[in-house]
Amino acid sequence: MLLNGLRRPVRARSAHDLVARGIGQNIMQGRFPIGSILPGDADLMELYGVSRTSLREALKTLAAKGLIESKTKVGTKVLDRNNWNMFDADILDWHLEMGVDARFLGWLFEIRQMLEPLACATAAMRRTPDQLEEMQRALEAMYLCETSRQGFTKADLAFHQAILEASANPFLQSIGSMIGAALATSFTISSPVSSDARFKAVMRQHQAVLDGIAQRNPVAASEAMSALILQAAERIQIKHGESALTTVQIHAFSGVA
Amino acid sequence: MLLNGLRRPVRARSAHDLVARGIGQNIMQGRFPIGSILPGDADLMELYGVSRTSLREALKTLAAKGLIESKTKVGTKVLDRNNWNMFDADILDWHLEMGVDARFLGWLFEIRQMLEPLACATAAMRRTPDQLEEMQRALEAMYLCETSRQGFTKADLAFHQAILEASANPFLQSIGSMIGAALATSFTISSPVSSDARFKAVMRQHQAVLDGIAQRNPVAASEAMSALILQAAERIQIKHGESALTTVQIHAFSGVA
DNA sequence: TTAGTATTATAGTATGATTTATTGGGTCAG
DNA sequence: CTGACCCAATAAATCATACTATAATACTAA
Repeated sequence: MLLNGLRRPVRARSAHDLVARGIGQNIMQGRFPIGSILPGDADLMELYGVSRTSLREALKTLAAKGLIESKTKVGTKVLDRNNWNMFDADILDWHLEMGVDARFLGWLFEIRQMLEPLACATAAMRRTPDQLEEMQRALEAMYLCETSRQGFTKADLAFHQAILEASANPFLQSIGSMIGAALATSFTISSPVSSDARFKAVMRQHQAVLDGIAQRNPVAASEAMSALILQAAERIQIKHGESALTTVQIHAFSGVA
Repeated sequence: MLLNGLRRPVRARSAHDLVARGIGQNIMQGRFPIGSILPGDADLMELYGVSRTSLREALKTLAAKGLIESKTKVGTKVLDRNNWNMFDADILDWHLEMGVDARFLGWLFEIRQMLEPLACATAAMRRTPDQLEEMQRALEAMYLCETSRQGFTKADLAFHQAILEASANPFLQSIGSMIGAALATSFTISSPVSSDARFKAVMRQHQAVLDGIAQRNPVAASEAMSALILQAAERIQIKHGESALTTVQIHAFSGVA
Protein backbone atom coordinates (compact mmCIF):
# COMPACT_ATOMS: atom_id res chain seq x y z
CA MET A 1 0.00 0.00 0.00
CA LEU A 2 1.37 3.34 -1.01
CA LEU A 3 0.85 6.22 1.36
CA ASN A 4 1.57 9.27 -0.69
CA GLY A 5 0.87 11.98 1.79
CA LEU A 6 2.47 10.67 4.92
CA ARG A 7 6.04 9.67 4.15
CA ARG A 8 7.60 12.20 6.46
CA PRO A 9 10.88 10.90 7.81
CA VAL A 10 12.47 14.06 6.37
CA ARG A 11 15.89 12.44 6.33
CA ALA A 12 18.90 13.02 4.12
CA ARG A 13 17.58 14.63 1.00
CA SER A 14 19.56 15.28 -2.11
CA ALA A 15 21.08 18.65 -2.87
CA HIS A 16 18.63 19.73 -5.53
CA ASP A 17 15.71 18.65 -3.33
CA LEU A 18 16.95 20.90 -0.57
CA VAL A 19 17.42 23.79 -2.95
CA ALA A 20 13.98 23.28 -4.49
CA ARG A 21 12.41 23.23 -1.06
CA GLY A 22 14.37 26.28 0.02
CA ILE A 23 13.40 28.35 -2.98
CA GLY A 24 9.86 26.99 -2.95
CA GLN A 25 9.30 27.99 0.66
CA ASN A 26 10.86 31.39 0.08
CA ILE A 27 8.38 31.91 -2.72
CA MET A 28 5.44 30.87 -0.55
CA GLN A 29 6.55 33.12 2.27
CA GLY A 30 6.82 36.05 -0.10
CA ARG A 31 10.56 36.46 0.20
CA PHE A 32 10.61 35.95 -3.54
CA PRO A 33 7.45 37.90 -4.39
CA ILE A 34 5.03 36.77 -7.06
CA GLY A 35 5.81 38.35 -10.38
CA SER A 36 9.37 39.21 -9.43
CA ILE A 37 12.51 37.93 -11.08
CA LEU A 38 14.57 35.87 -8.73
CA PRO A 39 18.38 36.09 -8.59
CA GLY A 40 20.42 34.80 -11.52
CA ASP A 41 22.00 31.39 -11.66
CA ALA A 42 25.32 32.61 -10.32
CA ASP A 43 23.78 34.29 -7.29
CA LEU A 44 21.59 31.34 -6.43
CA MET A 45 24.54 28.98 -6.77
CA GLU A 46 26.41 30.97 -4.17
CA LEU A 47 23.33 31.47 -1.99
CA TYR A 48 22.66 27.75 -1.66
CA GLY A 49 26.22 26.54 -2.11
CA VAL A 50 25.55 24.13 -4.95
CA SER A 51 26.72 23.73 -8.49
CA ARG A 52 24.83 24.96 -11.50
CA THR A 53 23.74 21.41 -12.33
CA SER A 54 21.98 20.95 -9.02
CA LEU A 55 20.55 24.43 -9.09
CA ARG A 56 19.08 23.98 -12.54
CA GLU A 57 17.54 20.66 -11.60
CA ALA A 58 15.94 22.35 -8.61
CA LEU A 59 14.61 25.13 -10.83
CA LYS A 60 13.26 22.60 -13.30
CA THR A 61 11.47 20.88 -10.45
CA LEU A 62 9.88 24.15 -9.40
CA ALA A 63 8.99 24.97 -12.98
CA ALA A 64 7.32 21.58 -13.36
CA LYS A 65 5.12 22.39 -10.39
CA GLY A 66 4.13 25.73 -11.89
CA LEU A 67 5.93 27.97 -9.39
CA ILE A 68 8.38 29.61 -11.77
CA GLU A 69 9.08 30.14 -15.44
CA SER A 70 12.47 30.75 -17.00
CA LYS A 71 13.02 32.72 -20.14
CA THR A 72 16.28 33.47 -21.83
CA LYS A 73 17.69 36.86 -21.08
CA VAL A 74 14.77 37.99 -18.93
CA GLY A 75 15.43 35.64 -16.04
CA THR A 76 13.35 33.33 -13.88
CA LYS A 77 10.00 34.77 -12.89
CA VAL A 78 7.79 33.74 -9.99
CA LEU A 79 4.44 32.85 -11.52
CA ASP A 80 1.02 33.80 -10.27
CA ARG A 81 -0.67 31.57 -7.71
CA ASN A 82 -3.21 30.08 -10.08
CA ASN A 83 -0.37 28.48 -12.00
CA TRP A 84 0.80 26.65 -8.90
CA ASN A 85 -0.27 23.07 -8.70
CA MET A 86 -1.80 22.96 -5.24
CA PHE A 87 -2.47 19.23 -5.50
CA ASP A 88 1.24 18.54 -5.70
CA ALA A 89 2.59 16.55 -2.79
CA ASP A 90 5.73 18.65 -2.39
CA ILE A 91 3.91 21.96 -2.48
CA LEU A 92 1.58 20.68 0.22
CA ASP A 93 4.56 19.45 2.22
CA TRP A 94 6.25 22.80 2.03
CA HIS A 95 3.09 24.50 3.17
CA LEU A 96 2.82 22.11 6.09
CA GLU A 97 6.43 22.62 7.10
CA MET A 98 5.81 26.34 7.27
CA GLY A 99 2.83 25.75 9.48
CA VAL A 100 -0.71 26.07 8.20
CA ASP A 101 -3.44 28.27 9.52
CA ALA A 102 -7.17 27.64 9.82
CA ARG A 103 -7.74 29.31 6.45
CA PHE A 104 -5.56 26.78 4.66
CA LEU A 105 -7.31 23.90 6.36
CA GLY A 106 -10.62 25.41 5.35
CA TRP A 107 -9.57 25.37 1.72
CA LEU A 108 -8.57 21.74 2.02
CA PHE A 109 -11.86 20.76 3.60
CA GLU A 110 -13.89 22.59 0.98
CA ILE A 111 -12.31 20.35 -1.64
CA ARG A 112 -12.56 17.22 0.48
CA GLN A 113 -16.29 17.67 1.12
CA MET A 114 -16.86 17.49 -2.64
CA LEU A 115 -14.39 14.93 -3.90
CA GLU A 116 -14.52 12.33 -1.18
CA PRO A 117 -18.29 11.83 -1.30
CA LEU A 118 -17.91 11.53 -5.07
CA ALA A 119 -15.24 8.91 -4.55
CA CYS A 120 -17.54 7.03 -2.17
CA ALA A 121 -20.49 7.12 -4.52
CA THR A 122 -18.50 5.85 -7.49
CA ALA A 123 -16.56 3.37 -5.38
CA ALA A 124 -19.88 1.94 -4.23
CA MET A 125 -20.69 1.25 -7.88
CA ARG A 126 -17.31 0.09 -9.12
CA ARG A 127 -15.40 -1.49 -6.25
CA THR A 128 -13.99 -4.97 -6.61
CA PRO A 129 -14.01 -7.53 -3.78
CA ASP A 130 -10.27 -7.04 -3.38
CA GLN A 131 -10.67 -3.31 -2.98
CA LEU A 132 -13.37 -3.81 -0.37
CA GLU A 133 -11.04 -6.08 1.56
CA GLU A 134 -8.36 -3.42 1.41
CA MET A 135 -10.74 -0.96 3.05
CA GLN A 136 -11.65 -3.48 5.71
CA ARG A 137 -8.00 -4.12 6.48
CA ALA A 138 -7.41 -0.39 6.89
CA LEU A 139 -10.42 -0.06 9.16
CA GLU A 140 -9.20 -2.92 11.32
CA ALA A 141 -5.83 -1.24 11.56
CA MET A 142 -7.58 1.87 12.81
CA TYR A 143 -9.35 -0.17 15.50
CA LEU A 144 -6.00 -1.53 16.63
CA CYS A 145 -4.41 1.93 16.84
CA GLU A 146 -6.57 3.59 19.46
CA THR A 147 -3.49 4.30 21.51
CA SER A 148 -1.16 5.54 18.79
CA ARG A 149 -2.06 8.77 17.07
CA GLN A 150 0.62 8.25 14.45
CA GLY A 151 -0.46 4.72 13.66
CA PHE A 152 -4.08 5.78 13.58
CA THR A 153 -3.35 8.57 11.10
CA LYS A 154 -1.54 6.18 8.83
CA ALA A 155 -4.37 3.65 8.91
CA ASP A 156 -6.96 6.38 8.40
CA LEU A 157 -5.14 7.63 5.33
CA ALA A 158 -4.92 4.08 3.99
CA PHE A 159 -8.71 3.80 4.38
CA HIS A 160 -9.35 6.96 2.41
CA GLN A 161 -6.83 6.01 -0.24
CA ALA A 162 -8.45 2.62 -0.69
CA ILE A 163 -11.71 4.40 -1.45
CA LEU A 164 -10.02 6.68 -3.95
CA GLU A 165 -8.46 3.66 -5.58
CA ALA A 166 -11.84 1.93 -5.87
CA SER A 167 -13.41 5.00 -7.45
CA ALA A 168 -11.60 4.02 -10.65
CA ASN A 169 -11.08 7.68 -11.50
CA PRO A 170 -7.40 8.62 -11.94
CA PHE A 171 -8.06 12.22 -10.97
CA LEU A 172 -9.49 11.14 -7.65
CA GLN A 173 -6.68 8.68 -7.19
CA SER A 174 -4.13 11.47 -7.40
CA ILE A 175 -5.51 13.53 -4.49
CA GLY A 176 -4.23 11.12 -1.87
CA SER A 177 -1.47 13.49 -0.84
CA MET A 178 -3.99 16.25 -0.29
CA ILE A 179 -6.04 14.09 2.03
CA GLY A 180 -2.87 13.05 3.81
CA ALA A 181 -2.03 16.69 4.39
CA ALA A 182 -5.50 17.37 5.73
CA LEU A 183 -5.45 14.40 8.10
CA ALA A 184 -1.94 14.98 9.39
CA THR A 185 -2.63 18.62 10.11
CA SER A 186 -6.06 18.33 11.62
CA PHE A 187 -4.89 15.52 13.91
CA THR A 188 -2.23 17.78 15.37
CA ILE A 189 -4.95 20.28 16.20
CA SER A 190 -7.40 17.82 17.71
CA SER A 191 -6.65 14.15 17.99
CA PRO A 192 -9.51 11.78 17.17
CA VAL A 193 -8.12 9.30 19.70
CA SER A 194 -7.91 11.76 22.57
CA SER A 195 -10.87 10.19 24.33
CA ASP A 196 -12.54 6.83 24.07
CA ALA A 197 -15.92 8.37 23.29
CA ARG A 198 -14.51 10.39 20.43
CA PHE A 199 -12.63 7.40 19.10
CA LYS A 200 -15.80 5.30 19.06
CA ALA A 201 -17.74 8.04 17.28
CA VAL A 202 -15.08 8.37 14.61
CA MET A 203 -14.95 4.64 14.08
CA ARG A 204 -18.72 4.44 13.80
CA GLN A 205 -18.67 6.98 11.01
CA HIS A 206 -15.93 5.18 9.13
CA GLN A 207 -17.79 1.92 9.52
CA ALA A 208 -20.87 3.54 8.00
CA VAL A 209 -18.86 4.58 4.95
CA LEU A 210 -17.52 1.07 4.54
CA ASP A 211 -20.99 -0.45 4.92
CA GLY A 212 -22.39 1.80 2.25
CA ILE A 213 -19.65 0.83 -0.19
CA ALA A 214 -19.96 -2.83 0.73
CA GLN A 215 -23.71 -2.76 0.03
CA ARG A 216 -23.15 -0.93 -3.27
CA ASN A 217 -25.26 1.90 -1.94
CA PRO A 218 -23.90 5.22 -3.29
CA VAL A 219 -26.36 7.31 -1.29
CA ALA A 220 -25.45 5.79 2.05
CA ALA A 221 -21.73 5.81 1.29
CA SER A 222 -21.54 9.42 0.15
CA GLU A 223 -23.76 10.71 2.95
CA ALA A 224 -21.71 8.87 5.55
CA MET A 225 -18.55 10.43 4.12
CA SER A 226 -20.14 13.88 4.09
CA ALA A 227 -21.07 13.50 7.73
CA LEU A 228 -17.59 12.27 8.58
CA ILE A 229 -15.88 15.24 6.96
CA LEU A 230 -18.31 17.75 8.41
CA GLN A 231 -17.73 16.42 11.89
CA ALA A 232 -13.96 16.53 11.41
CA ALA A 233 -14.31 20.15 10.35
CA GLU A 234 -16.30 20.92 13.47
CA ARG A 235 -13.73 19.18 15.64
CA ILE A 236 -10.98 21.46 14.40
CA GLN A 237 -13.32 24.44 14.40
CA ILE A 238 -13.19 25.54 10.80
CA LYS A 239 -16.89 25.24 10.08
CA HIS A 240 -18.56 28.44 8.94
CA GLY A 241 -22.26 29.05 9.37
CA GLU A 242 -24.92 26.70 10.61
CA SER A 243 -26.40 25.39 7.38
CA ALA A 244 -25.17 24.24 4.01
CA LEU A 245 -24.80 26.74 1.20
CA THR A 246 -26.50 24.43 -1.27
CA THR A 247 -26.49 20.86 -2.56
CA VAL A 248 -25.27 19.27 -5.77
CA GLN A 249 -26.10 16.08 -7.58
CA ILE A 250 -23.54 13.41 -8.34
CA HIS A 251 -23.72 11.69 -11.70
CA ALA A 252 -21.60 8.84 -13.02
CA PHE A 253 -19.89 9.73 -16.30
CA SER A 254 -17.55 6.81 -16.68
CA GLY A 255 -17.21 3.13 -15.97
CA VAL A 256 -19.82 0.85 -14.46
CA ALA A 257 -23.08 2.67 -13.90
CA MET B 1 -5.99 37.19 -18.04
CA LEU B 2 -4.06 34.00 -17.86
CA LEU B 3 -5.41 31.03 -19.75
CA ASN B 4 -3.60 28.07 -18.30
CA GLY B 5 -5.20 25.30 -20.23
CA LEU B 6 -5.31 26.73 -23.70
CA ARG B 7 -1.87 28.12 -24.47
CA ARG B 8 -1.32 25.89 -27.46
CA PRO B 9 1.11 27.56 -29.86
CA VAL B 10 2.88 24.22 -29.39
CA ARG B 11 5.99 24.89 -31.49
CA ALA B 12 9.45 26.01 -30.55
CA ARG B 13 9.97 24.08 -27.37
CA SER B 14 13.22 23.64 -25.57
CA ALA B 15 15.22 20.43 -25.71
CA HIS B 16 14.38 19.15 -22.26
CA ASP B 17 10.71 19.93 -22.82
CA LEU B 18 10.72 17.74 -25.90
CA VAL B 19 12.49 14.96 -24.05
CA ALA B 20 10.15 15.22 -21.07
CA ARG B 21 7.15 15.08 -23.35
CA GLY B 22 8.62 12.16 -25.28
CA ILE B 23 9.33 10.08 -22.22
CA GLY B 24 6.10 11.15 -20.56
CA GLN B 25 3.99 10.05 -23.50
CA ASN B 26 5.90 6.80 -23.78
CA ILE B 27 5.07 6.14 -20.15
CA MET B 28 1.39 6.90 -20.68
CA GLN B 29 1.23 4.69 -23.72
CA GLY B 30 2.80 1.84 -21.82
CA ARG B 31 5.99 1.72 -23.84
CA PHE B 32 7.75 2.33 -20.54
CA PRO B 33 5.50 0.16 -18.35
CA ILE B 34 4.53 1.15 -14.84
CA GLY B 35 6.89 -0.31 -12.29
CA SER B 36 9.64 -0.91 -14.83
CA ILE B 37 13.08 0.64 -14.81
CA LEU B 38 13.61 2.83 -17.82
CA PRO B 39 16.91 2.88 -19.73
CA GLY B 40 19.96 4.41 -18.08
CA ASP B 41 21.13 7.92 -18.64
CA ALA B 42 23.55 6.94 -21.38
CA ASP B 43 20.92 5.09 -23.40
CA LEU B 44 18.37 7.86 -23.07
CA MET B 45 20.96 10.44 -24.11
CA GLU B 46 21.54 8.55 -27.31
CA LEU B 47 17.84 7.79 -27.81
CA TYR B 48 16.84 11.44 -27.71
CA GLY B 49 20.08 12.92 -28.95
CA VAL B 50 20.62 15.35 -26.10
CA SER B 51 23.29 15.94 -23.52
CA ARG B 52 23.25 14.61 -20.01
CA THR B 53 22.25 18.02 -18.66
CA SER B 54 19.13 18.28 -20.77
CA LEU B 55 18.18 14.69 -20.12
CA ARG B 56 18.47 15.07 -16.38
CA GLU B 57 16.41 18.24 -16.41
CA ALA B 58 13.74 16.37 -18.32
CA LEU B 59 13.85 13.55 -15.80
CA LYS B 60 13.62 16.03 -12.94
CA THR B 61 10.56 17.55 -14.57
CA LEU B 62 8.92 14.14 -14.81
CA ALA B 63 9.90 13.33 -11.24
CA ALA B 64 8.34 16.58 -10.06
CA LYS B 65 5.06 15.54 -11.65
CA GLY B 66 5.17 12.17 -9.94
CA LEU B 67 5.74 10.02 -13.01
CA ILE B 68 9.15 8.63 -12.10
CA GLU B 69 11.52 8.23 -9.19
CA SER B 70 15.28 7.88 -9.42
CA LYS B 71 17.44 6.00 -6.99
CA THR B 72 21.16 5.52 -7.12
CA LYS B 73 22.29 2.20 -8.44
CA VAL B 74 18.77 0.86 -8.99
CA GLY B 75 17.80 3.22 -11.79
CA THR B 76 14.79 5.34 -12.66
CA LYS B 77 11.47 3.63 -11.98
CA VAL B 78 8.10 4.44 -13.48
CA LEU B 79 5.80 5.11 -10.55
CA ASP B 80 2.28 3.86 -10.06
CA ARG B 81 -0.58 5.90 -11.49
CA ASN B 82 -1.81 7.22 -8.17
CA ASN B 83 1.46 9.09 -7.79
CA TRP B 84 0.89 10.94 -11.03
CA ASN B 85 -0.41 14.44 -10.63
CA MET B 86 -3.39 14.35 -12.97
CA PHE B 87 -4.14 18.01 -12.35
CA ASP B 88 -0.84 18.99 -13.91
CA ALA B 89 -1.18 21.03 -17.08
CA ASP B 90 1.56 19.17 -18.94
CA ILE B 91 0.25 15.73 -18.10
CA LEU B 92 -3.16 16.78 -19.34
CA ASP B 93 -1.58 18.22 -22.50
CA TRP B 94 0.26 14.99 -23.19
CA HIS B 95 -2.92 13.03 -22.75
CA LEU B 96 -4.69 15.34 -25.14
CA GLU B 97 -1.96 15.10 -27.74
CA MET B 98 -2.30 11.32 -27.66
CA GLY B 99 -6.02 11.63 -28.19
CA VAL B 100 -8.49 11.05 -25.41
CA ASP B 101 -11.35 8.60 -25.31
CA ALA B 102 -14.82 8.92 -23.80
CA ARG B 103 -13.62 7.29 -20.62
CA PHE B 104 -11.05 10.01 -20.01
CA LEU B 105 -13.61 12.72 -20.63
CA GLY B 106 -15.92 10.97 -18.21
CA TRP B 107 -13.30 11.16 -15.50
CA LEU B 108 -12.83 14.86 -16.18
CA PHE B 109 -16.55 15.55 -15.99
CA GLU B 110 -16.96 13.62 -12.76
CA ILE B 111 -14.51 16.04 -11.16
CA ARG B 112 -15.99 19.08 -12.85
CA GLN B 113 -19.52 18.34 -11.67
CA MET B 114 -18.28 18.56 -8.07
CA LEU B 115 -15.69 21.31 -8.07
CA GLU B 116 -17.30 23.84 -10.37
CA PRO B 117 -20.60 24.04 -8.49
CA LEU B 118 -18.52 24.45 -5.33
CA ALA B 119 -16.62 27.26 -7.00
CA CYS B 120 -19.90 28.91 -7.98
CA ALA B 121 -21.37 28.63 -4.52
CA THR B 122 -18.33 30.11 -2.81
CA ALA B 123 -17.81 32.69 -5.53
CA ALA B 124 -21.37 33.84 -4.95
CA MET B 125 -20.44 34.55 -1.35
CA ARG B 126 -16.97 35.97 -1.82
CA ARG B 127 -16.76 37.64 -5.21
CA THR B 128 -15.61 41.24 -5.48
CA PRO B 129 -17.16 43.74 -7.91
CA ASP B 130 -14.02 43.54 -10.05
CA GLN B 131 -14.26 39.77 -10.28
CA LEU B 132 -17.90 40.01 -11.31
CA GLU B 133 -16.94 42.42 -14.07
CA GLU B 134 -14.30 39.97 -15.24
CA MET B 135 -16.97 37.30 -15.63
CA GLN B 136 -19.23 39.70 -17.50
CA ARG B 137 -16.43 40.61 -19.89
CA ALA B 138 -15.80 36.92 -20.58
CA LEU B 139 -19.50 36.32 -21.19
CA GLU B 140 -19.67 39.22 -23.61
CA ALA B 141 -16.67 37.81 -25.44
CA MET B 142 -18.57 34.53 -25.78
CA TYR B 143 -21.53 36.38 -27.29
CA LEU B 144 -19.21 37.98 -29.83
CA CYS B 145 -17.65 34.65 -30.80
CA GLU B 146 -20.67 32.78 -32.14
CA THR B 147 -18.86 32.26 -35.43
CA SER B 148 -15.44 31.27 -34.13
CA ARG B 149 -15.17 28.01 -32.27
CA GLN B 150 -11.62 28.79 -31.20
CA GLY B 151 -12.48 32.24 -29.94
CA PHE B 152 -15.55 30.90 -28.18
CA THR B 153 -13.54 28.23 -26.39
CA LYS B 154 -11.06 30.80 -25.18
CA ALA B 155 -13.78 33.09 -23.87
CA ASP B 156 -15.62 30.18 -22.27
CA LEU B 157 -12.46 29.13 -20.44
CA ALA B 158 -11.92 32.72 -19.29
CA PHE B 159 -15.45 32.70 -17.85
CA HIS B 160 -14.86 29.53 -15.87
CA GLN B 161 -11.47 30.73 -14.69
CA ALA B 162 -12.94 34.00 -13.48
CA ILE B 163 -15.32 31.98 -11.30
CA LEU B 164 -12.47 29.89 -9.92
CA GLU B 165 -10.58 33.06 -9.15
CA ALA B 166 -13.55 34.51 -7.29
CA SER B 167 -13.95 31.36 -5.22
CA ALA B 168 -10.92 32.53 -3.23
CA ASN B 169 -9.78 28.94 -2.80
CA PRO B 170 -6.25 28.30 -4.15
CA PHE B 171 -7.03 24.66 -4.77
CA LEU B 172 -9.92 25.56 -7.00
CA GLN B 173 -7.85 28.22 -8.68
CA SER B 174 -5.31 25.64 -9.75
CA ILE B 175 -7.72 23.43 -11.69
CA GLY B 176 -8.03 25.87 -14.58
CA SER B 177 -5.89 23.72 -16.82
CA MET B 178 -8.15 20.74 -16.18
CA ILE B 179 -11.21 22.70 -17.23
CA GLY B 180 -9.35 23.94 -20.27
CA ALA B 181 -8.60 20.37 -21.25
CA ALA B 182 -12.23 19.39 -20.80
CA LEU B 183 -13.52 22.31 -22.85
CA ALA B 184 -11.00 21.97 -25.67
CA THR B 185 -11.65 18.27 -26.05
CA SER B 186 -15.42 18.28 -25.77
CA PHE B 187 -15.67 21.12 -28.27
CA THR B 188 -13.84 19.05 -30.85
CA ILE B 189 -16.45 16.32 -30.36
CA SER B 190 -19.47 18.57 -30.47
CA SER B 191 -19.23 22.27 -31.03
CA PRO B 192 -21.55 24.43 -28.91
CA VAL B 193 -21.70 26.96 -31.75
CA SER B 194 -22.67 24.46 -34.42
CA SER B 195 -26.23 25.75 -34.54
CA ASP B 196 -27.83 28.99 -33.47
CA ALA B 197 -30.31 27.22 -31.22
CA ARG B 198 -27.59 25.35 -29.41
CA PHE B 199 -25.54 28.51 -29.06
CA LYS B 200 -28.45 30.36 -27.50
CA ALA B 201 -29.13 27.51 -25.08
CA VAL B 202 -25.51 27.43 -23.97
CA MET B 203 -25.44 31.18 -23.49
CA ARG B 204 -28.65 31.09 -21.48
CA GLN B 205 -27.08 28.62 -19.06
CA HIS B 206 -23.92 30.65 -18.67
CA GLN B 207 -26.00 33.77 -18.07
CA ALA B 208 -27.88 31.93 -15.32
CA VAL B 209 -24.60 31.12 -13.59
CA LEU B 210 -23.50 34.72 -13.79
CA ASP B 211 -26.83 35.97 -12.48
CA GLY B 212 -26.64 33.66 -9.49
CA ILE B 213 -23.16 34.88 -8.61
CA ALA B 214 -24.14 38.50 -9.19
CA GLN B 215 -27.08 38.15 -6.81
CA ARG B 216 -24.90 36.43 -4.21
CA ASN B 217 -27.17 33.42 -4.43
CA PRO B 218 -25.09 30.25 -3.95
CA VAL B 219 -28.04 27.94 -4.60
CA ALA B 220 -28.92 29.45 -7.94
CA ALA B 221 -25.30 29.74 -9.03
CA SER B 222 -24.32 26.19 -8.19
CA GLU B 223 -27.49 24.68 -9.63
CA ALA B 224 -27.03 26.58 -12.85
CA MET B 225 -23.48 25.32 -13.12
CA SER B 226 -24.58 21.77 -12.40
CA ALA B 227 -27.14 21.98 -15.19
CA LEU B 228 -24.57 23.46 -17.54
CA ILE B 229 -22.08 20.68 -16.97
CA LEU B 230 -24.72 17.97 -17.16
CA GLN B 231 -25.93 19.26 -20.49
CA ALA B 232 -22.39 19.46 -21.82
CA ALA B 233 -21.91 15.84 -20.80
CA GLU B 234 -25.08 14.87 -22.63
CA ARG B 235 -23.96 16.76 -25.72
CA ILE B 236 -20.78 14.71 -25.95
CA GLN B 237 -22.63 11.57 -24.92
CA ILE B 238 -20.73 10.55 -21.82
CA LYS B 239 -23.67 10.57 -19.43
CA HIS B 240 -24.36 7.28 -17.71
CA GLY B 241 -27.78 6.37 -16.37
CA GLU B 242 -30.87 8.51 -16.15
CA SER B 243 -30.76 9.75 -12.59
CA ALA B 244 -28.19 11.04 -10.16
CA LEU B 245 -26.33 8.64 -7.90
CA THR B 246 -26.85 10.86 -4.89
CA THR B 247 -26.51 14.45 -3.69
CA VAL B 248 -24.05 16.18 -1.40
CA GLN B 249 -24.18 19.34 0.66
CA ILE B 250 -21.78 22.21 0.17
CA HIS B 251 -20.48 23.98 3.24
CA ALA B 252 -18.22 26.99 3.49
CA PHE B 253 -15.11 26.30 5.54
CA SER B 254 -13.10 29.40 4.85
CA GLY B 255 -13.41 33.09 4.14
CA VAL B 256 -16.57 35.13 4.05
CA ALA B 257 -19.57 33.06 5.09
C1' DT C 1 25.49 -20.31 7.33
C1' DT C 2 26.49 -15.71 8.45
C1' DA C 3 28.65 -11.45 8.86
C1' DG C 4 31.44 -8.34 6.99
C1' DT C 5 33.94 -6.36 3.08
C1' DA C 6 35.16 -5.32 -1.72
C1' DT C 7 33.35 -4.61 -6.21
C1' DT C 8 30.78 -2.09 -9.42
C1' DA C 9 27.01 -0.08 -11.79
C1' DT C 10 24.23 3.92 -11.63
C1' DA C 11 22.50 8.22 -10.33
C1' DG C 12 24.22 12.57 -8.30
C1' DT C 13 27.34 16.59 -8.37
C1' DA C 14 30.76 19.74 -10.11
C1' DT C 15 33.02 22.76 -13.56
C1' DG C 16 34.03 25.18 -17.76
C1' DA C 17 33.05 26.02 -22.43
C1' DT C 18 29.78 26.95 -26.00
C1' DT C 19 25.32 28.05 -28.06
C1' DT C 20 20.99 30.30 -28.36
C1' DA C 21 17.49 33.64 -27.66
C1' DT C 22 15.82 38.02 -26.05
C1' DT C 23 16.31 42.61 -24.62
C1' DG C 24 17.71 47.25 -25.22
C1' DG C 25 20.09 50.56 -27.45
C1' DG C 26 21.66 52.60 -31.48
C1' DT C 27 21.86 53.56 -36.40
C1' DC C 28 19.96 54.95 -40.57
C1' DA C 29 16.30 55.72 -44.04
C1' DG C 30 11.90 57.79 -44.62
C1' DC D 1 10.82 62.89 -35.35
C1' DT D 2 9.31 58.16 -36.49
C1' DG D 3 9.81 53.67 -37.60
C1' DA D 4 12.31 49.64 -39.10
C1' DC D 5 16.34 47.41 -38.81
C1' DC D 6 20.75 45.87 -36.97
C1' DC D 7 24.14 45.05 -33.32
C1' DA D 8 25.92 44.04 -28.97
C1' DA D 9 25.23 42.66 -24.19
C1' DT D 10 23.29 39.33 -21.19
C1' DA D 11 21.34 35.41 -19.12
C1' DA D 12 19.53 31.12 -19.72
C1' DA D 13 20.08 26.71 -22.43
C1' DT D 14 22.99 23.18 -23.86
C1' DC D 15 27.08 20.41 -24.23
C1' DA D 16 31.12 17.74 -22.69
C1' DT D 17 33.79 15.71 -19.19
C1' DA D 18 35.27 14.51 -14.86
C1' DC D 19 34.48 13.12 -10.27
C1' DT D 20 31.54 11.54 -6.02
C1' DA D 21 28.14 9.04 -3.37
C1' DT D 22 25.17 5.30 -2.86
C1' DA D 23 23.36 0.79 -2.77
C1' DA D 24 22.87 -3.80 -4.87
C1' DT D 25 25.74 -7.68 -5.66
C1' DA D 26 29.34 -10.78 -5.16
C1' DC D 27 32.91 -12.37 -2.60
C1' DT D 28 35.58 -13.59 1.43
C1' DA D 29 36.42 -15.06 6.09
C1' DA D 30 34.72 -16.47 10.60
